[in-house]
Amino acid sequence: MQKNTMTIGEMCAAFDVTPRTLRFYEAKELLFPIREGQKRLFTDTDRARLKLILRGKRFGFSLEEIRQLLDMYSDDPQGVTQLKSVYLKAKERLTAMVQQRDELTEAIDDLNKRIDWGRTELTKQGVDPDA
Amino acid sequence: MQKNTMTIGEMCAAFDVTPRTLRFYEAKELLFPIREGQKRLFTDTDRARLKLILRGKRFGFSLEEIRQLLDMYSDDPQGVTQLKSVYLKAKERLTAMVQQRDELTEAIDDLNKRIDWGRTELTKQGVDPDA
DNA sequence: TCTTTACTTGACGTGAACGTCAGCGGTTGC
DNA sequence: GCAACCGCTGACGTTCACGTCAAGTAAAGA
Repeated sequence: MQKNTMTIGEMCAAFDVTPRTLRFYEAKELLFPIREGQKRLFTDTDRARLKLILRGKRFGFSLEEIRQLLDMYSDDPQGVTQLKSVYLKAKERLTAMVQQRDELTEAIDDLNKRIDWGRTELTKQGVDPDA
Repeated sequence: MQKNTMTIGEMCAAFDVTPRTLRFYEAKELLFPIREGQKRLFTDTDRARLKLILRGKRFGFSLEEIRQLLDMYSDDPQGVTQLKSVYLKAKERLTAMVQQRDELTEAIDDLNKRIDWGRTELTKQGVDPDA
């Protein structure tokens, strides 16, 4: 269960990113591909992390914030003290994310109202909203 | 009902942003403060827009995306054709936002699992997770 | 009147997140 | 044997979203 690695090209195809991006993430210590000679080989751990990275980006997190989040997902936190601090940070993050979701829900409701308004307005003007 | 304006300084205090930011948003046509001589006066419309701008930023939208979103919230869309295109774009945005919320929910669930794991792990090691 | 305070317009600087390009090294197919 | 790829390492360029600094204006207070 050590074998399932991918080249940088395969990674790019799979996740729709550029090589530059993956090398950049490695430089920022978000990914840790192993080396076969010079070449990078990305493990399934890297793939799991990349998935989380891309997800985090869609939520507006910076790469540095994402890096800290990834630490929470890593197993074997060095010692109990480390684990506890990660645990506490995770709880903070969680409440932030829940709040963000609530705000998003609010924004969705707002936009829905605007859409309803637009639809009735269009119908009033004798236009079919969904052509 | 034309009077409720604020200076740039008051705006900064109210929304916790810098003057530079507000001028930048004006340059990018996100805000349209009126002028009294040289000075900017921000209307309640500007305040409503700024609120949406800051909210959009928290969701990871670019200023350009936010500008388009703001157009949807503006009344008096120039003509029916304009209104309809705005209406359609709004519907697209809406589905995107709903999907984003779903992803966020998924991420929240994930993180929750990690937190549970951390708590049991800590308790196992004889540490009180919530000190 | 002088100073302080708030605001203005440029113009340049900055950090994040990459893009792009030059130059080099393996290996794979013909 | 060599061209076509794939990948590598710098190093510099670019866009976004502002920060920072200089120089000027306009009103308000001592």
